[in-house]
Amino acid sequence: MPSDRKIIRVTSFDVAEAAGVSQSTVSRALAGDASISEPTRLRVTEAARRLNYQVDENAARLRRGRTGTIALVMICREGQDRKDINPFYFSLLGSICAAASARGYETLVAFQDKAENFWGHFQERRKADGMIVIGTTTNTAAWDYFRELPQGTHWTCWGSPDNTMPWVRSDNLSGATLATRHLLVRNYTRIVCITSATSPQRQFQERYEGYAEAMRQAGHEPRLIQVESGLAREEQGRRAAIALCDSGEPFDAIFAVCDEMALGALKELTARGYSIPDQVGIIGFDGIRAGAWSTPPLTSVEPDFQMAGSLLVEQLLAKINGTEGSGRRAPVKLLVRGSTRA
Amino acid sequence: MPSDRKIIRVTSFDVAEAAGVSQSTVSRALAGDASISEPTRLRVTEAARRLNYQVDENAARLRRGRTGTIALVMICREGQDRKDINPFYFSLLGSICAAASARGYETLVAFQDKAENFWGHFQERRKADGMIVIGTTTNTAAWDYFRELPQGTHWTCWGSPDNTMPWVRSDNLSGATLATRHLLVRNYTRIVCITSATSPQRQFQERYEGYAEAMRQAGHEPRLIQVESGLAREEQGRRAAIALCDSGEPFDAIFAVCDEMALGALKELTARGYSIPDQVGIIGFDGIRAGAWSTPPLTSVEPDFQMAGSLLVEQLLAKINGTEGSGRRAPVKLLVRGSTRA
DNA sequence: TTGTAAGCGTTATCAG
DNA sequence: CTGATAACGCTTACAA
Repeated sequence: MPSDRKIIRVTSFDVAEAAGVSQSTVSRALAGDASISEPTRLRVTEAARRLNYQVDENAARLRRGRTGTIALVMICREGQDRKDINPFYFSLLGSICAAASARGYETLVAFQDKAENFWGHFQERRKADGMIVIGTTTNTAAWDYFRELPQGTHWTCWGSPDNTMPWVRSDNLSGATLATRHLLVRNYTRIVCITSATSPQRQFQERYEGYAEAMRQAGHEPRLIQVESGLAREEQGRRAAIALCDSGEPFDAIFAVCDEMALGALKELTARGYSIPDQVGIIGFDGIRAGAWSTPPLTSVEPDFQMAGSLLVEQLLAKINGTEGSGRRAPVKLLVRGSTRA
Repeated sequence: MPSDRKIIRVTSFDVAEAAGVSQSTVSRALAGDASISEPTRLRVTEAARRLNYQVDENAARLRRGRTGTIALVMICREGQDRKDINPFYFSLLGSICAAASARGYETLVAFQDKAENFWGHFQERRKADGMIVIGTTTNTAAWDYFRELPQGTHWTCWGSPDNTMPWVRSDNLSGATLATRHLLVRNYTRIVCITSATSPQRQFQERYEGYAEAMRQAGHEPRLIQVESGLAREEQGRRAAIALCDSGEPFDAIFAVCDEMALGALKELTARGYSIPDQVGIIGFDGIRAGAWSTPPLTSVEPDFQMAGSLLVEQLLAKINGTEGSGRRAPVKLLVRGSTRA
């Protein structure tokens, strides 16, 4: 049953009249200005409550010049169905909204996938005070677009194809080291890394480097299978597994630089009769929820999503306020499930 | 390399000066007003382009009284990690943003999980022209909150615990019928439905009814396993499977009213050595992407997400404009994967 | 077809 | 501590 209150426009002038004060006093009282005496504030808040007054944000923003809003741009593959977006980015979206909200900001969300959609002028239009860009790095046209935004644009992004733009990332080095050592300790020694070395994804490179370093330290030669570009991540993983089997070279574990590749590989190997985790161990990266549903469930390296969201928002707000950002690396932890030996 | 353009505030007044016309002519020319002559329009647009002019949305909105924004509220379980939100809702979120964008609207996204967060006064604050509410029906406090919003609030929601609020839903009856007949045709006869009959989820009830009706039509008695409340969906599914096995009564197929329950049941049955789909067939509802990763991958009933998003946005805009909404049921289709016999 | 001028509902400055 | 009053940058009658 909807309440019997109705929506009627009430201005600060109405409240002023009701409380017997001036309109500017209402504004100050409601904004928590320290110069207002307690009795007046009480009268004002009471009147505001009674009249069901709410500030008109547009008027407030017009006057203030700030919006209290951040824009969140999700870059998709061109023409991609929204349900096929890597769930990792949805988790990130959720954490960003939460982090923004905790700091008193709203989040304007825009999905962009092709040139007609690319748009980053939220500040000029006074729709937002800054912008966070997340989503697939495979849409290079999109990243090229955002790279070229005018100076003074407050923004940051997750991942980032290169170091010319502001970024926040997972602690990929620690994560890859963690993953590789996890395998080594469990007596997997012929560990192959499935990655996209040609992709403009800096994070993947970092993960490979972490793996390679950990391998060398343990006296093993790193080995790499490159995925084909232009395909969905899971298909890339599946084909990499095929290539690996076809190569004839022995292997007993796979470190895939993202969960979707890992799941694709897992599926292929299972289909070929490999027993996971006994015969082959598999570990992914990103800790997506879907990893819990595979057989066996996927062991992975999971970033602290809440921290990731916070770091992005913190860094953006720092840019907006001209201060120093806090950190750029989201901590990671091992998420041990069933695709590696106990 | 960021462009050498900088962000500097340019007003319509500046453009007017540059184009040698009045400020109101600029506004009209840029808004596409028919009364402006082609030569003037050209001069104006050219000047605007050169000066990199962008309308201040706050000023425009203040004047117009409309925002061109819709609010999207995602209801979560209290304290729930954002990454544990049912991926179904994220897909829906994506489609809603797309549908809104296609109609010239922006989307303001808010995640709400507990009383301190509940907030639906986007219209009064002039932050949005209306609101779409999606997310878990298990958070009854949240739905109670939204049910009580003042009259004149433009809003609609997905699912909806009851019929007192405006809603858009899947075509649950067709979906359940489709699912049940799919099983029957494949010679599964002892089909059990796993559902939450006590939950305030109307959609689940409709799905059960569709199943029961299809069973009766085929001369079979419908059979129902109720899940325990208060748990995550997958755990509910798992426990329902346990209860089913413990009951001792024979069964050869399961129709779960949502994919996450289906996946939980699938996991449990596999662990107990049942062979899926030969011995037991399983079918879910919602077509979540994670269903592709289970072994075997989950057969499901998938709603047309794009349509779902469009219907929600259409209906909301209809309310805003005081016209009639188009439809309330998102069409569904069978998504045949591997958890039912070929 | 274009210009003039009146708001939209705030916040912030400046007196008192 | 509070009240006038001037912006904020646009859209839209109303006039010309």
